[in-house]
Amino acid sequence: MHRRTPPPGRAGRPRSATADAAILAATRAALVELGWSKLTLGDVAMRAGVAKTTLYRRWAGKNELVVDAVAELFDELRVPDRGSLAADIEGVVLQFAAILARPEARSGLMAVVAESTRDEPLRERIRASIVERQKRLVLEGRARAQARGELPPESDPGEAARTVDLIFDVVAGAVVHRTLVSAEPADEQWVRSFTRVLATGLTSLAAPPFESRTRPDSPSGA
Amino acid sequence: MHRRTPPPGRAGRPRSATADAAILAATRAALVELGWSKLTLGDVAMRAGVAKTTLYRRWAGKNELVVDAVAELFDELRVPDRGSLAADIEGVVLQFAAILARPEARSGLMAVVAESTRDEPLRERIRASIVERQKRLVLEGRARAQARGELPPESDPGEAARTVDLIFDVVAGAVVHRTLVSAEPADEQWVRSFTRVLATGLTSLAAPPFESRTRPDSPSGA
DNA sequence: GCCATTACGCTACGGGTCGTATCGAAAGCG
DNA sequence: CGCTTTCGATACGACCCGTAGCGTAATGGC
Repeated sequence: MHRRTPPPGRAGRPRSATADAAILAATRAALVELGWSKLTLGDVAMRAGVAKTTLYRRWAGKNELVVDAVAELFDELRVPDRGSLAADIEGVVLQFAAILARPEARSGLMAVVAESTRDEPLRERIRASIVERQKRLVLEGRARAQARGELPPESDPGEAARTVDLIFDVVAGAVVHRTLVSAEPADEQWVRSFTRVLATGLTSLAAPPFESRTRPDSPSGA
Repeated sequence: MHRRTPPPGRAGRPRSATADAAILAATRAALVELGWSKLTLGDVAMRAGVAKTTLYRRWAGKNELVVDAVAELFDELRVPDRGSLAADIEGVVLQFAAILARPEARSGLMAVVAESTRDEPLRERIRASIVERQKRLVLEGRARAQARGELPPESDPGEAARTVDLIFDVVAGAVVHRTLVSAEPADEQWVRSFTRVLATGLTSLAAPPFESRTRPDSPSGA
């Protein structure tokens, strides 16, 4: 979880797990009060009641610290079984939107993503601790929809993986853009409209073999 | 365009327009070489060949400067008339993806968006100089689709505005998430898959009273 | 229980950036 | 030609960074 991990089996005084939690909580509090740019590690250390040097022993810098602090916000994400693909998507999107409505997530998430464009290890860190967890939800929802018969079972595994990636980018991207760029809440009305478009597009494309979609008078299909 | 605008009608030495272009170009160059976090205004001034004080006379700070520098990248966006809604969306998305593939856009755009979560004037600045320009493309593409008969003419203007906002968040959000978070190129294959899902979802939802194009066995009336 | 080992709190430090103030020179406008 | 405003240059205090050094606290091995 941390960037600077001590060799685990060794002897000596162990690292305080209490300090870890205090530091991450203090980081989120500082994100709320100060935002990303004005957040300083010295301030975080003071809030957490630890020395600044302790912070540098565990994290390489501001980026890594904030990634860990924000990642914990996404722990609560679950896929509620609401009986249909559309309803399931609605549930997940609403949870995702609720997290992004919190100021500590808004301030921190996009900032570290921006930093990650020039820092490959940081990007991998974000992928492993935040993105991958979200993508698992898409896989779970897809499996349920297949079990219900709303989506066909995966034929080509490569094609299936690409589809999951596509859905993930569409869902997460739309919610993020709505809340952070358009700066309007992803409330129930919006989520319902969005879900309807996405679910319709997915099922309409996946259900027919491909050709019968555009031309009702196609000779080859029947 | 600038944050600190001099009273335009007054006398005295006018501001150098050459310096403006040089500063914005230098900002983009610094974004490519250094990224957002390591970009310093002193460095930009040196690259542009102007004094640091000149920079502060025109822009309030790093945020506003980078917004203007990045906004110019989106000037080239156009809606190519390719004959169908799906093809038009594909064209716009490909252009958008091409811009986001440039490092100066990747580094700068998300950073200022992150900053804007705690800076309302900055958010308004981004909206006016970047987002609004993009949204006009959606309106243009929508009008063409209506003229072709692919989309019904707008019935409720409020509902139409909400739909445009939704489409915009989905398109821009998906491309941004694909290129910056998933860090994979929005190439032609991806854009085609994405466009197919979106266009299908839109037409299938908007068109039911039009033609029965989705389900050949659909009972046409009720 | 003693000792090696590691983490911790604290302080101090050089280095860098920030944003501003100041001043003399330059460039338009009437 | 005077008035006005910008420009370049320099200097400045303030802040934060990231690390080093040191004495102390907490473990595990023996």
